[in-house]
Amino acid sequence: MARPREFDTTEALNEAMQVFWTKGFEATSLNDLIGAMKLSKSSFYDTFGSKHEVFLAAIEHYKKTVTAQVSAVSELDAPARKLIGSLFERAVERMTEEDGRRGCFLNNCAVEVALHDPAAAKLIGGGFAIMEDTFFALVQRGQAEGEVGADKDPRALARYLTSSLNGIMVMGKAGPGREALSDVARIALTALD
Amino acid sequence: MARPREFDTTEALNEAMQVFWTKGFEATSLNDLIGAMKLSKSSFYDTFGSKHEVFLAAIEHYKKTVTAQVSAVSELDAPARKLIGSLFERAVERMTEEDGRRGCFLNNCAVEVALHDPAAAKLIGGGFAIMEDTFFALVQRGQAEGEVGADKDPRALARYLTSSLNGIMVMGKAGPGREALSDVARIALTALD
DNA sequence: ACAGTTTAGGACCAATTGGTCCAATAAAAG
DNA sequence: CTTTTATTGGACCAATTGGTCCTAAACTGT
Repeated sequence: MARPREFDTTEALNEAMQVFWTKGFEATSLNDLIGAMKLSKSSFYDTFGSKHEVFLAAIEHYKKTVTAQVSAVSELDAPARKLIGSLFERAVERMTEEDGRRGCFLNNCAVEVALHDPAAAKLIGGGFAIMEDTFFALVQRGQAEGEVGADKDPRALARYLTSSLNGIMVMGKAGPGREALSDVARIALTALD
Repeated sequence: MARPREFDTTEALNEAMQVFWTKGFEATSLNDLIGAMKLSKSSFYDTFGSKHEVFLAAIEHYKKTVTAQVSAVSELDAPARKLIGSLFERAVERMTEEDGRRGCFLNNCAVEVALHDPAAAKLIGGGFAIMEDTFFALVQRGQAEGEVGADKDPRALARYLTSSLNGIMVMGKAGPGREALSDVARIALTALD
């Protein structure tokens, strides 16, 4: 029965991430995981050690994924301010799609486990830092381009944008209309003026 | 061994809420609950029916609690804008205290269960609506008092404030410095100008 | 003193939890 | 063709899960 497939560790990790993302850490069982990752229980423990280790690895994986996506966006040849706006727009849109209400994985993890899982908390903090740095770079570019108030503290603005984005995704969980979330995003962006 | 104590249902509910608040729904076990609520398993099921029902009741209880607290604040004899500011300040402060990092119970519930638990989602949505309405009233008062831009849409502002407060509490979970959260709060409030 | 009502304790339940271990098997390497 | 190396399914584990149920005991009203 053993058919040694060349199997992709990071693909399995991606699958694990998806499950954790939609169900949360506690609600995800071993069977959920090995089902999604398409490996046997034995291989699971051989390769990854424990549920918790996979969880941490999934967080890391998410960070890589999002970092790649976001840095792709932030290097687009468009005014930084517009890029920031489109990041918010996309968040609003995803939170109003039926299957997008999972929100942000980091976000979910922060809320569910950060308080009791120091190792995870550290990774999550790092993830937020990446978001913050991305916004920081965009804000500075925006200031250079004259579309973001030059008098503002870019670090503080970056923190603010990170927090605002998180806020939208949390609110979105309760399923308000797209209109409500759009209101929030629109006002949030006025802080850049 | 049974010593029929006149026991306070809402007090027990409060205790249950505390546990759910700090551990989350999934991570809270029956034993955790009956321990905190100080009643036996049999009484637990007699009185409350199931873990899930207690959970829903705990959310309701939280709404009542917070509604009371917040409406107390919002009826203080101070400029509305100042009251809004103090609500944010308090959130920042609590998220930087060691034992306050539980954040907002509604918030936590929204993230952990809203996607899979429609009954809870409804209650949570109602909770957010209460927050929104509170801010709505304060914003209108602020506009009447001339400290909040009269040109702004008060409903949109109320939504925005709700979302921002949530954002702060989620970010706070990862344990950034008080400074970072203060930055966020300060900038968030400039939307009122 | 007695009956009725609450409450508690704890036995019991099937299902599931995360986790270990091993024999079987299929591919790769020689 | 044989040995080595991966990988597997599944038996097995103790502990815990949410939940039911019955008996005993303590209080309350009469």
